[in-house]
Amino acid sequence: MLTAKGTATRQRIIDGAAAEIRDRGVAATTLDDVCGRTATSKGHLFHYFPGGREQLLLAVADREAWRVLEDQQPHLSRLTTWHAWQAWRDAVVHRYQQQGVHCPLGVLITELGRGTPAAQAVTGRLIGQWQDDLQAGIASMQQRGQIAGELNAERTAAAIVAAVQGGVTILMSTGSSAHLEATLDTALLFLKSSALDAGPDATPSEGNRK
Amino acid sequence: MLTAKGTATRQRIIDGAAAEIRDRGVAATTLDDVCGRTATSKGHLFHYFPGGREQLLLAVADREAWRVLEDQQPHLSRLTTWHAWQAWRDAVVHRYQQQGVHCPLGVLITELGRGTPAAQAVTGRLIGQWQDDLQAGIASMQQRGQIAGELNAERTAAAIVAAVQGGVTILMSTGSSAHLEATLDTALLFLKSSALDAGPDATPSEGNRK
DNA sequence: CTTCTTCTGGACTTGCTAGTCCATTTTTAG
DNA sequence: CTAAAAATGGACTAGCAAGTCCAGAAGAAG
Repeated sequence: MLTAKGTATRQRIIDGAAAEIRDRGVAATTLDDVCGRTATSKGHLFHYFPGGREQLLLAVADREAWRVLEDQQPHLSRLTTWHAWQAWRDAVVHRYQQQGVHCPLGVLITELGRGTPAAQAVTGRLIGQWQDDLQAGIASMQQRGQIAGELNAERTAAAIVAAVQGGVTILMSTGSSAHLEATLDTALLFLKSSALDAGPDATPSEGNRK
Repeated sequence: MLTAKGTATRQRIIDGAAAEIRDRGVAATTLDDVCGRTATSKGHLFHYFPGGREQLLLAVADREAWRVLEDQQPHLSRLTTWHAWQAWRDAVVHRYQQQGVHCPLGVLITELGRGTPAAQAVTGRLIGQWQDDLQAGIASMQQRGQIAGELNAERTAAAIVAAVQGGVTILMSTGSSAHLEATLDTALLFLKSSALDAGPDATPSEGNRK
C-alpha cells in the first residue's frame, strides 16, 4: 500500500523524470540523473517502479499525453464557433512554439518501441480523444450550417489530427512553425470553404489566398 | 584515399547498418551487430567512420532520406494530372503500409538529436525537396486551371507535406493507415474543390463526402 | 621487386548504467 | 506503546557497448 508520502514521492519522481527528459532527451536521461534531480535514490525508483526504467518511462509518457490535451483547453472541447477554432489553432501553435524542438512524448514512444502494446495504448488514447473532440466540433458547426453537412466529420477530424501531428513533427525537426501554421490554416480554410460551396453562411479566411 | 575495395566496404557497412536498424530499431542496434552482419570489424568501422557511431548513423539517415523520395517516383515529380496525384497518393500509402511501424529515418533523426545541425540538414533537404515537388505540381495544375489560381501554392504544399508526415507518424504509432489515407484524401479533395469554387473544370472525388 | 599506403581482424580497455541488496528511519495501526 | 509495514539511502554488481590499439594482409606505385 502507498501512504500519502509515498504517493507524493512517486509523483515527484515522475515529474522530475519528465522535466529531465524535456531538458535533455530520453536517451541522455539516466536513472541516476532522475534520482539526483528529485532527491531520491535508486532504491526509491525500483520501489515505486518495479518494472524499472521502462515502467517509469511509460508513466511519464502517460503524463505527457495528458498535458498535450490539457494545453489545448478550453478551446478543444468547445469548437462551436469560428472564433473558437481560431483560438484553438493559436493555442496549438503557441504551445508547440514554446516546446521547441523537444517532444517528450514522441521521443518516449519511440524509445518504448512503437509496437509495444502499452505504448500503443497511450498514443491510441491521445489520438482518439483528440480526434473525438475535433469531430464533435465539426458536427456542432454542421448543425449550425457553418460547415457543409456533406463532409464526413470523422474522416475530416482524422485528417486534421494527422495534419497537426505532422506540423509538430516538422517543427521539431526544423525549429520552424511555418508548416504547422500552414497546415492548420489550410485545414480551417477547407472547413470554411466547404460551407461556401453549400451556401454563404460562413466567413472565409484569407489564410491561404494569395 | 579510398580504393575501390574500400569504397565497397564502406557502402556495405552503411547498407548493413540500415538493414539492421530497419529490423531492430536504432537503440537496439550496436556497432557489434553491424560488424557481425556485414562481415566487418570494429577496426573497419572506425577506419571508415572516424566519427564513430554518430557519423555512421548520419550516413544511414542520409541514405534513408533519399529512399523516401525515390519510393514516390516517378509520380512525385510529375504531378500534372489528377490521375498522377492519385497515383502518388496510392504510392505513398502503399510505401508506408509496407514499412509498417518502423520508420528508420524518424528514429535516426530522433537519436541523432533533432537539434544537431547535421540532422537538421538531412531533414531540411528531404522536406524541402518534397515540398518543392508538390508545389511544382500545384503550380502546373493551376496553369491548366484545374486548381484555383488564388491558392498559395507554397503554403498549400507545406500543408500537404505536414499532413503526410503526420499520417505517417500516426501509422507508425498505431499500425493503421486510416489517418494517412484520410489526410491525403482530404488534401486532394481540398485541391479539387478549390477549382470548383472558381469554375467547374475539375472532377471532384467523393473521398470525404458521406 | 620492394616499398609505401590502405585495408582487415580482433583483442582489449574504459566507462557507464540498469538493476540488486540490505541496513536504517519513518509512518501506520491496533 | 509497540510491532508491522512502508519509505529511504546508498553502496555494490554485472554486463554491455563504444571506442582504442596494434599487428599483419592485400594492393598500388615506381
